Amino acid sequence: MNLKQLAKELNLSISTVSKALRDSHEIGIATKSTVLAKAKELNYQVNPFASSLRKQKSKTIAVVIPDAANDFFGPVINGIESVAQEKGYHVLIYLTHEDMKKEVAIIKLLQNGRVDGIMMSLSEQTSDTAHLEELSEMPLVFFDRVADHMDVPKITTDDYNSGFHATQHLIQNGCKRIAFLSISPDLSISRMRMRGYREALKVNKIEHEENLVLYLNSEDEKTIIRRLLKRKNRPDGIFASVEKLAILTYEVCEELNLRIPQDVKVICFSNSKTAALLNPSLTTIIQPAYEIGREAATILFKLVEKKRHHFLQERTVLNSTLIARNSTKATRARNKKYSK
Amino acid sequence: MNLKQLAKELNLSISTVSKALRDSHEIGIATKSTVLAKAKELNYQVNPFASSLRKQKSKTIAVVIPDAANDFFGPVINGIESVAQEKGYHVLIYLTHEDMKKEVAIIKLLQNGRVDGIMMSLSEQTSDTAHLEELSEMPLVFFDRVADHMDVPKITTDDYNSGFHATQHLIQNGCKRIAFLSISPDLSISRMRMRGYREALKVNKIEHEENLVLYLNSEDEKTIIRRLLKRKNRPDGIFASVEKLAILTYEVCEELNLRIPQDVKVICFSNSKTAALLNPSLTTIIQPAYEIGREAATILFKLVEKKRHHFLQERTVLNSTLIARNSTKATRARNKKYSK
DNA sequence: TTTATCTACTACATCGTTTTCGTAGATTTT
DNA sequence: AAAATCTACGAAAACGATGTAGTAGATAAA
Repeated sequence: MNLKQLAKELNLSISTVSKALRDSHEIGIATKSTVLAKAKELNYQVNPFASSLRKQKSKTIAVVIPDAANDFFGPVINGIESVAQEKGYHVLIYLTHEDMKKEVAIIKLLQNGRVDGIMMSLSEQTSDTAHLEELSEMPLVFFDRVADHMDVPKITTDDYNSGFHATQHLIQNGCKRIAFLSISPDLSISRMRMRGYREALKVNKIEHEENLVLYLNSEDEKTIIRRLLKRKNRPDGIFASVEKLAILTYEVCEELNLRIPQDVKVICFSNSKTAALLNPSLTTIIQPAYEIGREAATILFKLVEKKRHHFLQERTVLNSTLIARNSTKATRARNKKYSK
Repeated sequence: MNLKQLAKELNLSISTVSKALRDSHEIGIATKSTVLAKAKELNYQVNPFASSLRKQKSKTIAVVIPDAANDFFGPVINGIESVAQEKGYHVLIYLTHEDMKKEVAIIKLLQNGRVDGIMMSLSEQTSDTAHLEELSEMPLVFFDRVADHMDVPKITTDDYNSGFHATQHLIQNGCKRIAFLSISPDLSISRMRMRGYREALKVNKIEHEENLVLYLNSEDEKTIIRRLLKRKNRPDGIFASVEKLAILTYEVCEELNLRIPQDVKVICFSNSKTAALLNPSLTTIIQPAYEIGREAATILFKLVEKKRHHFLQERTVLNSTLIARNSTKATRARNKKYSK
């Protein structure tokens, strides 16, 4: 069912029907209502491709993220989709699987006008952003893992503060040697959290040891954590920048008979719904993932609809929440127990 | 950059350029290579809307699911997207948020040709499927939460068997009164798992008690679970059909000072990565979510591309895996302890 | 009455590709 | 040499919706 058929049914011209459907002032009120009625009766729907071709806009946005099976990105998608649904937009999803080559390919694909705007979170491999600079005309919004130097809106959490407080929390509960685990030194979130970590060490007059900072981007993450916890002077606190690394830490601790929190305290960024039920319950920094999605989408739609142009340098920072649980509980006994 | 401009640059006709780009035999080999070179140089990309309009296909599929922030649907999205990326398809995502009205609206939206096919998992509210029957011409594939009576391909796990084995597992570990918790009696997964549950009771000559079967689709799920576990003759085993309900059960048990597994054993369908680290570690039935996504996408693309119609009744069943952990461990002492 | 202004509609070009149909010129077949 | 067949390209008609530029006919202003 298209305009032509509908027009024939109504003995009207195509233009009249088209205008009636979009409630143009050029069309008489009587005509409008008959057109509307007939359109509903015949279940007419605008052909999106014809419309997009003519209007040069797609009513579609792209979400480019590393992974969908993730306690952070899942709710972000929910947030984005909920705003898109309200606004009548469609959401295309593309996954980089943390692979920069895929990210580049996806961005290239998106240059042909298929979408009106892009929201993205960088892959952990993404070191340079040449592929993104080429998008000059395309509305673009970053969230969480942002490219700091680019002049586009960014929605993040207060990673520096969170990194600071997480470290501070470990120190206050008795940690002296705190390891920082993250996935890639190139990521904005790693850098900011790391700076917060170092600042907290500095404020507390704890010397910063380079070999307590580990970036695990290979497949043998577990081996590296195992090696870390087997060191003679192993850390008494682990600050994991992503949930996955905290879970691995738990597994390794069990394997090595290290007790959490007595031997090692663990804190991490996590949106896991089961953090409170872990053994021991895990102290987490929760990011407002759903709200990040909504906020990022809202800003993108403003850009797309050209309501305002001075969004370009805007940076929106939402607050994370530290929830203290047993994995970082202060322990009285200085029961130093090394792996045997 | 479009065909017209490209043709002018090359002093060729639009048709020639178009054909050259898609490697038509009508075009001379020399011409082809100059066209290709120029296209690359000027970064020409086919306009997707013009192409879709003309060819009447979109190279896009829709994924309609209840929720993205979910340990099952997350990996499913990964699976679908990976196949789509291989095949050069685009993936639109729509969330029903378990709301049938939204599901109906989304399906209606998708009738205008925006996508070449739909993959979906029903919302828990979805009782009738009139909105889906109207899609007669549109390739459609169900996964996990399927509409049994519809003649379209369905990809599921062996829910009946899993329900049977889960129940059997509880019985073998000493449970006498097993509650079955699920979200909606309308869902295929609920029905199949429930049948497996009843069959296991029957085989083990345990009487089936209607009031041990609870469908929690309201917001006060926790209250209902609390009430269940406060009953005089409360169940000694809980079989939760979805992860969320097991987590709530854990929370309620902690609240009521009920010990898992001594007082209540818990098993559930879950793809949580932290199941092994819970306190106690949670016995789960893991569904091969990523593979379900890949399989469903693969079948949908066959439908979309080959126009093969004998896929229509195909049902693909993948195996789930039961991983026994401490939450269902047999306990010797008949230490009956009621909440006070 | 003449002219200007509205009202309600239609014709048509356009968006960028794809594809069918043609055709000039070269080559092969009879 | 005439006829048939190829080769390599171009013209033009879709695909369906939108918006500009008209235009009858009615009403209002001069």
